[in-house]
Amino acid sequence: MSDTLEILLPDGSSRSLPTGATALNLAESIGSRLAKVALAAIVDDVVVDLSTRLTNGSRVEIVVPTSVAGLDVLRHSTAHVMAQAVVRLWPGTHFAIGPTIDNGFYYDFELPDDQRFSELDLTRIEDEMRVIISESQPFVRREHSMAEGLELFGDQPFKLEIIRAVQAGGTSEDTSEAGDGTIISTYQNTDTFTDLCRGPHVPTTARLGIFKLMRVAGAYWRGDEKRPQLQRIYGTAWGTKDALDQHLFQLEEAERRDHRTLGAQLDLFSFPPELGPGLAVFHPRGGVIRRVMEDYSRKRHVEAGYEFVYSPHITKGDLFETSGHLQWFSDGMYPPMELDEGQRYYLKPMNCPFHLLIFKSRQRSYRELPLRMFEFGSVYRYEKSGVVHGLTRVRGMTQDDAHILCTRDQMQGELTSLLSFVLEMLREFGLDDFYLELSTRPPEKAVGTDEEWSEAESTLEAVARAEGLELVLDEGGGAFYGPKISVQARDAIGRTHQMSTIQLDFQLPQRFDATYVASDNQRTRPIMIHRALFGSVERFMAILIEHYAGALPTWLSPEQVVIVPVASAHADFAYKFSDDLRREGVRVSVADATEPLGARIRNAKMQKVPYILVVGNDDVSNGTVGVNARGSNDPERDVMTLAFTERLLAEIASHGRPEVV
RNA sequence: GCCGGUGUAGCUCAGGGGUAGAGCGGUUGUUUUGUAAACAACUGGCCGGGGGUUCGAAUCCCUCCACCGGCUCCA
Repeated sequence: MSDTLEILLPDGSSRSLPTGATALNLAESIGSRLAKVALAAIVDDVVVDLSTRLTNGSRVEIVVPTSVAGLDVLRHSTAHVMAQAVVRLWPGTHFAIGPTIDNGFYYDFELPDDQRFSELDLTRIEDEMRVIISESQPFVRREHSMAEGLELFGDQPFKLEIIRAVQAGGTSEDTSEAGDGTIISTYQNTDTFTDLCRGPHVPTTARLGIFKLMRVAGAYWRGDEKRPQLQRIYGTAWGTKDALDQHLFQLEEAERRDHRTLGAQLDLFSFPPELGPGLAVFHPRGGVIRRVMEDYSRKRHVEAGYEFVYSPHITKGDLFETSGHLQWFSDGMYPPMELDEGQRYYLKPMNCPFHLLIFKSRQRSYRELPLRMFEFGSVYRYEKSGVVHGLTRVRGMTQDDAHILCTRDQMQGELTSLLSFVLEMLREFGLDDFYLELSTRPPEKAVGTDEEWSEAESTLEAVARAEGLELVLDEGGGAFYGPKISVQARDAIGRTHQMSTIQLDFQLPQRFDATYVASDNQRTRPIMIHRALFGSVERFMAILIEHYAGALPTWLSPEQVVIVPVASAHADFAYKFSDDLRREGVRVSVADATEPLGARIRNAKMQKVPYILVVGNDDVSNGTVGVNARGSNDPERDVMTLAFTERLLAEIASHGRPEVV
């Protein structure tokens, strides 16, 4: 055996090290500063501890805190430090799992004697973590047999369960906690604290410290609501102080955009306690936004060949027996009211069965297909009490729901044009950063044959691929009657929202025995496509409000122009121009001179009105306005009224926003 | 539904066993203003609901409700 190793570095160079050298030795040989910040190493594409001995010819990259791999390692190690801190503060704690998540980590605990964490405990735990970090504890990796592992964690029931699960084959979640199935690995920090973990970890706790514990929450063991509920602590951790601050700033930014806050500030909607959770009323200003959204949607759907249908909010239960909804989702439906000698009536949670009945109301010919039925259908779902959330998760909502019945031959073409229709509409609302998700057959909860499912799935996949957007697989995420494509949109601050869904359904037409007469004179089963573009109108509005931070594009703004006369003497001119604008369909008001100019401008700015027009002596004499556009601190003077009107109408027509000069 | 937190005026919040407060808002009057807060007076509350402890409860205890953050769920 030679006494040197050749190691390939990411920049293409190579470096010789003595046999037996570790990744840390490599980092040291490259530079002492690198060695000081090094967290782990990537050896032939696998992230490993710095203590790993290198082998000749390996490609090695030293992992630093600012890289994706580095963040993952330091978050994971920080989670272990948190576990140790909790165990120190609450001896006898059972600790469960502590993975990394986007932007941070969590760890699940069961405190002794049914104790609970409070928010105040977070500071105590943080302080204890900082002590552990200042102790520069090493992370010492060891490997054990299964039997040793069971022995080592004899007093940790959750760890024992994980080890036994790994022994039995295990899920990827288990193996990431423990090891690969024949051996398990542990990391020891001190004589009294060892955790089961696959690793890798930072070499010493001294590498950590840029973190913050965020919140405490309940979480079911293994995500199963029938199993014990543990106490979960969430934290965030970063490679630099700046990155942490940036992340905290992002959270504040998200809070600033919260549609619930903006909805109250801008007087758009509210949730009167008298109505019950998850039931919203739209105020006049919110009503404008909603009406404009719906009107635009109607116009586009008419152009795209949809026909408009209507259905009642309540129906006998038979309908949902036939559709299968009662079987799968009765928990999520409002309980029935019994009428007419035991007849059970339900509020509708879905529109599709109604549309099928419309299809079935008479014999259908292939010449009528594809038949596209659209409805703004209000549905009611009894969401569990803990899940309602602003307009995004409500108990009463309106779907922009459509069902397309078509032949098997038409299916692919129909889906293709549908997908581009959907994306084009979303772009008109200012969302333009998309990816697609394909949700496939749910394992336990599906009707239909394997052939039907695989045909549906492969058709959807082909359509999604043809669109050329990024496609992500969501295994088992489909509905019980068919797979779906969902359009995911990234908003202005990088969050993703599930927007439109397109579902392919061979089942409901069968369950309802829907048929059409084909060109060969045979009764034939149609294919059904379910699709919602906004999803729910309420939720879509919420997403738009957050995307634009309340400053909606001019065409959607509840109030588009406020005219502010400098003094009462200019009121006539202001009202005259507001009449002109209103005749052009502009939503405009005049702020009379009862308050100082600055106050009236401030009020309009706080309402995020796109244009504030100030009119004074010069304007009255010259037929001009002073234009204060939203987002600008530098108003334009002496703009001719006609020029402003043209510019405004063009902006509204193009779905634009005020151009800040 | 489960875990934790929070409920005081329309809004944002202070007060923590002894007569319920501020700012903003609203109303009225005065002010007539060139680009983000004029001045004054007035108005505002079963301190989330119910029960209990106490001579006395916004304050302490129990319970219900609502909201907030998560978990589970999401046709």
